[in-house]
Amino acid sequence: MATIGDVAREAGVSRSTASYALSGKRPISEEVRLRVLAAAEALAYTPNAGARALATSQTKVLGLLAQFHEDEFAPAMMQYILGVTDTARDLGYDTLLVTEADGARALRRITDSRMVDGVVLMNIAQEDSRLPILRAAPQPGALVGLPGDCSGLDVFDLDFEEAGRGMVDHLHRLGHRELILVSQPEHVVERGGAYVWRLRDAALERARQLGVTLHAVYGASRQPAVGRLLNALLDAHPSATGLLINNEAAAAALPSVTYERGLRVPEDLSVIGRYSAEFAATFSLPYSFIESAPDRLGAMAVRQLVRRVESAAARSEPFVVRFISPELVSRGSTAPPKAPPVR
Amino acid sequence: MATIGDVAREAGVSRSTASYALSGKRPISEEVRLRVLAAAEALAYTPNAGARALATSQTKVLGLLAQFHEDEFAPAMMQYILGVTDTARDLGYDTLLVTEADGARALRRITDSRMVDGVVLMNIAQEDSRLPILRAAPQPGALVGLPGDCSGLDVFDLDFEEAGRGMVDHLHRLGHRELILVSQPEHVVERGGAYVWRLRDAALERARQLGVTLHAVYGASRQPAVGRLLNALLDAHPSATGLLINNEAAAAALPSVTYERGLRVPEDLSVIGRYSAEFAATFSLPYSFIESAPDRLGAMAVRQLVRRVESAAARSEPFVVRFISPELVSRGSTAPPKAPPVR
DNA sequence: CATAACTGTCGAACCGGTTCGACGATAACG
DNA sequence: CGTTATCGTCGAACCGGTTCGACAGTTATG
Repeated sequence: MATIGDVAREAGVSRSTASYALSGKRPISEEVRLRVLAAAEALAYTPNAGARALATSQTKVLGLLAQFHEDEFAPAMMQYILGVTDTARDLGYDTLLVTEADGARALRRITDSRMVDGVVLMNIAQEDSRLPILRAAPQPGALVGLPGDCSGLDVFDLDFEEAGRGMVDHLHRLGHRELILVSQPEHVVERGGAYVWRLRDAALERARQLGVTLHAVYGASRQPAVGRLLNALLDAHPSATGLLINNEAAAAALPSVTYERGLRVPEDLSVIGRYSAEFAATFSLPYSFIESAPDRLGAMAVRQLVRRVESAAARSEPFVVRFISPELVSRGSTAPPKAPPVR
Repeated sequence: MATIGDVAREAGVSRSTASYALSGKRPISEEVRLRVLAAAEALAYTPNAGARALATSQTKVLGLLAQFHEDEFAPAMMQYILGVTDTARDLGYDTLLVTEADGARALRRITDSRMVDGVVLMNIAQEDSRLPILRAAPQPGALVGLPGDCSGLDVFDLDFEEAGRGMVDHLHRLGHRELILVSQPEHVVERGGAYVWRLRDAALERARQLGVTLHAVYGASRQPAVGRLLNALLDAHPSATGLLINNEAAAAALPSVTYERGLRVPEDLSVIGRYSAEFAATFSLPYSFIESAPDRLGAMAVRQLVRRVESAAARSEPFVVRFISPELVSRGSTAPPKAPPVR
């Protein structure tokens, strides 16, 4: 494999001249520049990444820490990952994907060893053991997901509070007065998945303000448990006219449940979900939903991260916490309730 | 950040001694060894990955090239990726995930620059433009998927021929004499997805041998097209008693189709799929299926790759093409056909 | 016309590890 | 007791880039 020394020799110049000719960081005569370029081309020269990293302290690699929990919906993760890898590549970076269970140790490994120029963290927990390590690391970091303490980091997330309020508002405007909210399973919450209660608490608060009854429950993550749960809920609250779903598995299971019960959507039951457009397409879900835009979030995180990586000025800017406003994608699964709410 | 020079100074020894004390590659007195270890601990020393890579020509990183096509089923990919990243980590390697559309260029970039010690390729096409590059690369490579030309590479895949034969045999034994096979969409084939016709041609051949009628058709990749297609097929072949599905989207769509048509499985229709257990669980599919074991394939590829990376002897061993034998996971979705086949 | 500024190139140092050869001290050997 | 291994350590070189300072030659400036 050719080194820059080989290129220099082939072009009849010194190593430093070859380097400058290739990088353009100093003026080099047109004639020499072309000779060096030709030599590099002829020898199929590619700089050695390790050597360059050593000399420049830049690896052009970003770390991506993702965690996979058995009980969470793995396919959804793919969208986030693609948002990150594709955007990173556009900006000239490769992506080191780390899925180790012990995220804190993995983070320490890749930052201390200088394998990466920056890190994106996903599956953020309320109290996330990786955050102190990331704050202390020499590389900048960005989070996809909102932790309890955002200090010292750039944070990107869907505005789950607004999503919760939006769902309730929407159905209230149509005349609904009794709703059910199915959240993620309880262990997601126990693990620190704050987005679950952020949406739920905001929805409950808004419902209270509007005088709407809202039954908020934890869901399950798998069939057949989640199907049974949905049936039990509809049995338990026969007068509820609207269903809010912040749980992928429940959304995927709902069509068969309504079908079996002979419920028509939206005539008998209005439904709003919260998931990604990709997810909706994959499962061909017929419900209006609040788009969680995983690819956009991943892309935003990477762009901000790269800004900080590449500019000392950007590195000293104040940290941002940026929420994507929820957008309701209408699929016609909501309508005024059949029986006017006289209660 | 502490370097090995800092550790050496702190321990009062030379840099080389510190290096030997940490690596154990030369005998070092117990006393000095402990001093060095203590110094390293105190300074939170972690070797610089770039410097180590430069000195040893080993990065302890594997490349993983995956391609995402709009019309393929993205969630399934996640399983392969996890199989690779988890196994790599167990063996001491991190994973560089590359999802670039131009896979050949990406492959050249990461191999020429020596960012990785080896490469795993996924989504292998019959004529795959990445293969010549991988063969010429200085790093070893492993494929998950069978290309037209396997020379010079280790290849791992499900035995799709055997899977096709197994499906036909199974239903033939139960007494079925007319079957339908739904494959992936035609453009997957056009793109070089050989596994589609490997399964189909083997199934057709076996059906011919057994005197079974087999209607083999391309499927669609999305709803509602795939649902319409299933309905059209069942309309067109009312006497068919068994359905073989080599198409994730079709498998996911089938329950609602049978439900709407009032078909009972297996009483009115026997069904066998080909997908992963994880997929079956996610969509809670009630069908017997041939397990495609993506995580196992990813793990096998990585293990072989690492063997070649780490041992010169292994590097000169002959290349392997290894097929996982299909395993039928029974979910009770097949039974003898209702009307005995008198035709 | 002397001086300053600029242009284009080179040599040397550096990034942070690993590894080879040498060397003094100690132990084993005949 | 002299010779040879062995042990433990050090200095130096190397991996393959980048970058700083110097310098010769040319052009602009006062």
